[in-house]
Amino acid sequence: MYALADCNNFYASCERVFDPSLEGRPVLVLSNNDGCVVARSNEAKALGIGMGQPVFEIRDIIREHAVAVLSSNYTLYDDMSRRVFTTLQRFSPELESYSIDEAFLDMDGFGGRDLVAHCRVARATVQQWTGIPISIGLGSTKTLAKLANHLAKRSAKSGGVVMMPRGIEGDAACGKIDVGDVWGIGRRWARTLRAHGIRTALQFRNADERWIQRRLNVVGLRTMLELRGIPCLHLERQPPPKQSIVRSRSFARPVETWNAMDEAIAAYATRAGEKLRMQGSVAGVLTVYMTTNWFSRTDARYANHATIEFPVATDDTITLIRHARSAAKRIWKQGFRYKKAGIRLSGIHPRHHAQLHLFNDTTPATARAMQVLDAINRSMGAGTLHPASLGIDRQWLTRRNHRSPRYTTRWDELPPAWITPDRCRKHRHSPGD
DNA sequence: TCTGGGGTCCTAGGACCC
DNA sequence: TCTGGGGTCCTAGGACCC
Repeated sequence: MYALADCNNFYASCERVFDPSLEGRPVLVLSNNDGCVVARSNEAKALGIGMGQPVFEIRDIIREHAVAVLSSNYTLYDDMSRRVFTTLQRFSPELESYSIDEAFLDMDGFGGRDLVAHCRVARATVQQWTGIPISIGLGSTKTLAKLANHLAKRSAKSGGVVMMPRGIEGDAACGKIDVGDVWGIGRRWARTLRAHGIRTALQFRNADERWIQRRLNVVGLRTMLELRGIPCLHLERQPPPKQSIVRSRSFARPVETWNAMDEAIAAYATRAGEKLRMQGSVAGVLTVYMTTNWFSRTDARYANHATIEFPVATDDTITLIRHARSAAKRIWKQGFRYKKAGIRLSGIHPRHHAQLHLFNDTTPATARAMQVLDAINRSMGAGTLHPASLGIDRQWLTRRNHRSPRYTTRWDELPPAWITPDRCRKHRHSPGD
């Protein structure tokens, strides 16, 4: 048996935990650059605001309904996510963190215990300890747990926990679920299925196996088998190391000079290097890309990418920057207004399996420097120490006009109102606080 | 004026091998 | 007229997820 625990409106809920004035109000959290909606409270959903909708399209709604608008604050969300999962692990230690706001739990080995009751306690505990509301679905496969979670979110009387029913009751439930709401069935496949009369989860589950594999693929087939209660997907306690690492950003303002682009590329290479070292890997291939604004009707369009294969796989930031720069130089064309750029690292493998070069004459002389760099940035905050090539001016920097403080990780960012005498007195003598 | 970021897996087709 | 059989590896593109 699997449980899927899913945080309700996660980013919006995180913001509410630390700013109770957001309670009961429509709340939006925006993408990087404050461009699109990436999270909505229930009140915001009720206003008809769509997921991914550009903010400029809903300016009027925001004004009329006094919608609270926040930039995304991933430092806060990551930390809240960690708290939620840590709490959940008290209720089943076998946990897979599937995304920032979802976790699968293995619910086997609970004997005759009432799992629904157990999950209700889990839900209440997460709410009380972290302030985050969650829903939990239970099913004999991951896909069924997902489906049960879908039901839990929509049923008021479920108390936020639903076990996928079996038999006739299960059929009835599946018959009411749109095939496009099944985990693993996206827009395109849903359209294909509907065109052939398969509109509900029940119809999909009962479809012909060979037909499904032919029209979708084995992934679609697995989804179908999972709906039948045949497990094809298993719990991944340890996330496998990333096979590719991407760092990219849209620019707050168009980038028109090589200097600004160069700084941006160096910054992405730096961040990608950190990610790489964090998982103990080295990368052998680096791709740089840049593009003008695709939405613009007036700007001339240009998009290009360049790939470099390193003689020796590396995790050294300075080396990554050097390669990224030379790749960027190959595709840079003066005269365009660039909107976005990024880099991707691939050819990734564990540092200790790294293939040496036959004529390699470089030694990892900077490995120790990277360790120190990472340690300083970990303890004193990201970006405390960085290569000078990232620049000081940072005109290309992302727009983030409505970001809340990093309440749980950066004391120095808190507004004065937070640091009340009462609070200070309470915490002054508590060790480990 | 204004439109996110970061991933995975599968398949088809081409190039190549004997 | 008529031209085999069995593989691997790589890449681009398309699907999916949050």
